[in-house]
Amino acid sequence: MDRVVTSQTLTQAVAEHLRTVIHQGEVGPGDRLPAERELAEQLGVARASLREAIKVLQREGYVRVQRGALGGTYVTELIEPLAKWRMRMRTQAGEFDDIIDFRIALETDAARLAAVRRDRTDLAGLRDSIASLGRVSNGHSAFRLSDSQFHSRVAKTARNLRLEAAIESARGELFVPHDLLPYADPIEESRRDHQQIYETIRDGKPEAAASAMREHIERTRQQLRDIVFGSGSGSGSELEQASG
Amino acid sequence: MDRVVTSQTLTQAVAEHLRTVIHQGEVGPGDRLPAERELAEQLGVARASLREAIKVLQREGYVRVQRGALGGTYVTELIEPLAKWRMRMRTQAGEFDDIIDFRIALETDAARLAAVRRDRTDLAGLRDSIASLGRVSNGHSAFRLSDSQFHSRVAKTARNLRLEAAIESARGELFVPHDLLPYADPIEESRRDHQQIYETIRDGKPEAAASAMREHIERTRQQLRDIVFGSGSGSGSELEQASG
DNA sequence: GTCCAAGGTCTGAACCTCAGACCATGGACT
DNA sequence: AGTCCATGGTCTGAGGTTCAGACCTTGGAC
Repeated sequence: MDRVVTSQTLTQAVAEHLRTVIHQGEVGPGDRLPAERELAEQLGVARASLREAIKVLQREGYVRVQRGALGGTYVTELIEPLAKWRMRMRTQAGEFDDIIDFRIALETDAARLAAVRRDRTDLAGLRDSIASLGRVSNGHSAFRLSDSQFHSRVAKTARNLRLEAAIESARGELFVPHDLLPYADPIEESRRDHQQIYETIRDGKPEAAASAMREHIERTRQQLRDIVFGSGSGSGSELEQASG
Repeated sequence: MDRVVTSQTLTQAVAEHLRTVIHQGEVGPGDRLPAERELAEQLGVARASLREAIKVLQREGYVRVQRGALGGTYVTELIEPLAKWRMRMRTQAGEFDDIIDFRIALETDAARLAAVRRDRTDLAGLRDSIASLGRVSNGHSAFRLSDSQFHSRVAKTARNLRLEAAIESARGELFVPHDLLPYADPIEESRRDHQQIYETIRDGKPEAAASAMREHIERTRQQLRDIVFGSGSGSGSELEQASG
């Protein structure tokens, strides 16, 4: 009988959804979102509401809108949003570890459940995600997409809707273009981790799967920590400039 | 780029909040909620919005509203809501285990973190909750309140806002008046479990704390399963009648 | 120069949310 | 019996949100 209750406008919900889609790499810099009329229908909202959400993302520097024949809503290079995200992680004490620890709680248990509940189809899907991660030779957003897909599939294999939704949401709060990863070969490292998680799930070893997932996310924590708190930006000085 | 986005009206959010408050036993049958004007201010919403939410709860059988000198919003005996909840758990396949498994994921990890991050104040709070659980001799909603409080405190001790919020929300989805617990002495059993969890946290043993919490929730799963799926209702036939 | 898909703008209706005024009820107190 | 008054019940006007749908404008492709 003490807390304050709030709600969210549709516009805010849509903006958040699109932000998550971008953070998770389902669409990346240069990509064009579906036309407004079409996207509005896909999301099940009125065009007006979607447009409001797009204006929000525009102000935040996530997208750029163009009229005319090649018109559409294009994802930017994300320099400004990344700078702001990094600033927020650096400033708000504990925010960064809060998110990572939350992910560990959710995803280790998802891996544990997945090792018990997986079927042939799940395993095939996981193999697919690992394979497509291996195929990504260019340092583009395809890496984040593959990475994201693997984690989503583990979540789905756990057969728990709440867990799946929470994992999706927590992953959407993180946001790091692969280009900034400081390691020599984070893709290969990630691929090895995923392979190991896959094997423990395939072999039906819940505790091993949980451990593997925990170690994987801890490694991610280290990589992200370097990006967020490290002095070097890893990709030049653009980070500090945040052109609008 | 495929899912559907929705939002929630303030009224729905407030109704959900109040439902959670009742489910967790913070207020129980016979209790009176604060006056509308006061509660609206506490929650930070207009009286009109709160009133709408109250109407929803009234229709669902959670509360009964009275005018006049002893007027106010009173929590009912919850017979109808309990019957509906039980029906939902029985009908929607997996819903029940979905919630419990989700709680396990969240709370075992909360216990694990708590064992590392606890300080003197946390430990005192946990001892308090256990003690007040022991003092509850009557079979009233005070049991659920004490129980709820212990779990909340473990969550707080984990020092993770997202984890805490998720645990709160998951616990709010469960809902069982203590009167229906089929065991001879569920309070004593719960007290022992809590005591053990407390000791592992106090001793700084993360893995032991996680195990203890997992076992505790698994025991809860069994008790609730009996109530939800058992043929006997444990407290007479009222369950099946759900007077509106 | 025409075409036309895509963004930009506008309208009217329905609903949500708010602050605040005012009405109706019914035990408690005198 | 009569008054008091906290509490729920009702109403209003303003402002914001959301919707469907019509219509305008832009600018490469052809």
